[in-house]
Amino acid sequence: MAAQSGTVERILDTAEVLFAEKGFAETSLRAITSKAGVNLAAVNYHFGSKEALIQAIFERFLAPFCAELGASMAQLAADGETVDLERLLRMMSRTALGAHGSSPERLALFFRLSGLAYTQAQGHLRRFIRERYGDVFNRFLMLLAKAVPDVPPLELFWRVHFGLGATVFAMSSMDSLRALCKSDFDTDLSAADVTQRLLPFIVGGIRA
Amino acid sequence: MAAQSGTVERILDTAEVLFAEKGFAETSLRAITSKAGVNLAAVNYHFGSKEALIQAIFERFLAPFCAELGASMAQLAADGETVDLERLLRMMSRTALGAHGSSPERLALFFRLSGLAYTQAQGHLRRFIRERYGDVFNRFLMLLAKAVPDVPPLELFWRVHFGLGATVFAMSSMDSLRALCKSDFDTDLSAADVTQRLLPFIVGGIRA
DNA sequence: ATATGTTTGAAACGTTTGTTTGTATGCGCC
DNA sequence: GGCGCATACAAACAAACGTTTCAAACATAT
Repeated sequence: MAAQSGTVERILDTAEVLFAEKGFAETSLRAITSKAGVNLAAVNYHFGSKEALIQAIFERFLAPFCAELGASMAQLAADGETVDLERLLRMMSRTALGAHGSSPERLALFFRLSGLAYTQAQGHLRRFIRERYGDVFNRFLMLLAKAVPDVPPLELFWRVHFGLGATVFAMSSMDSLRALCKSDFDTDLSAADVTQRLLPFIVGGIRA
Repeated sequence: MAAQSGTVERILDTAEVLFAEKGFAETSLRAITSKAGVNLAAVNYHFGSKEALIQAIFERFLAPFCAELGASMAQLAADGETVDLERLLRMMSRTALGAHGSSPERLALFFRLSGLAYTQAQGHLRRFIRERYGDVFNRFLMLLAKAVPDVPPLELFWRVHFGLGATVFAMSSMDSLRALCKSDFDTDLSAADVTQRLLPFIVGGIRA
């Protein structure tokens, strides 16, 4: 098995960028393999199908992230601290960022893929993610409910998803928004800057 | 011209539903035309191409909406009232809803299409919308800036887009979220209910 | 060195895609 | 009636798609 010159990783690296740029259906296996410098058949050989390749990309993102998130939450529970909303969201943000080399660009790429997965059909992906990582997210939601006891659970449910939407959307169209921001305000914001501005918005929205 | 039994409208009606359900690339012209009960060639005959069909769908949504929004803003300017943030957003919401038979479901469908247009490639669509309706939206943004003078313009820019993201996302995945809400809380919310909950979130987020 | 199992390579598979073509049909007008 | 025009239709088009095939190349272990 050892011999492989990184074909699998090259496919994953290339595919996640192309998918994020053009969408899943719009990106052909031929575009991926030719840019990655591997044979066309390699995708079906190593992953089985295009669908499975997409799932593999999400798994590579989610596995380390959920592991770290679970650890962070366990530590938080052990400390027995009072859970503050802002601190909780900041922990989530830090964990998400830290799970992949602290690159805001890569985090934005992942959110863009998530946005694609949600808006595009990709029913298989939603099922895949829910089955695989639903528990960790539910645990985080419970922690969140404790942080804002004055917001009724039903209301919180929707506000969390509103906040998630704001995040996904902002990250998805990060590049065009930053370009727009530069042309309208002559201000060049980094991806990290945007993330920092996003947090107060969500906190304000959830607290209402 | 009279003879036509609504071929163009039947194509538009069918296409917007199918596109919203499965995405643009995932929906074939054959699926559209066969479900609409028209000939395959009718799309290329009446619209010129699949791309042009997509643009026509957005135009049918945006044209009456922007017209009404422009009128509402003109009236607001004529009244010379103090512009309140919540009232401004409510006006936008009411206008959007009223522009198409007051059907929250149809509004949700439009937002879902918008979400697709943003996340999916569809660069041509973004350019098309901006060129055609950019002015109206910019005027609305200026009104918004007057409503929250204590939020600096740059900050407002981002918060507006965060709010837009929350809206697009919530509307896009309205159906799945409502199903989730029902299974988790035994509560059956209507699309109008969700919209009502969305507004305070955005107001809270923009005010921070 | 030979055998074994894994990975690559080029080519072809059968489908499906958007689009085009040529013809038929229905209508108003001279 | 006959002409002209807009629409509808079935059929075909070339291109692109995901996937499969099978032989060649490779590494490893005996």
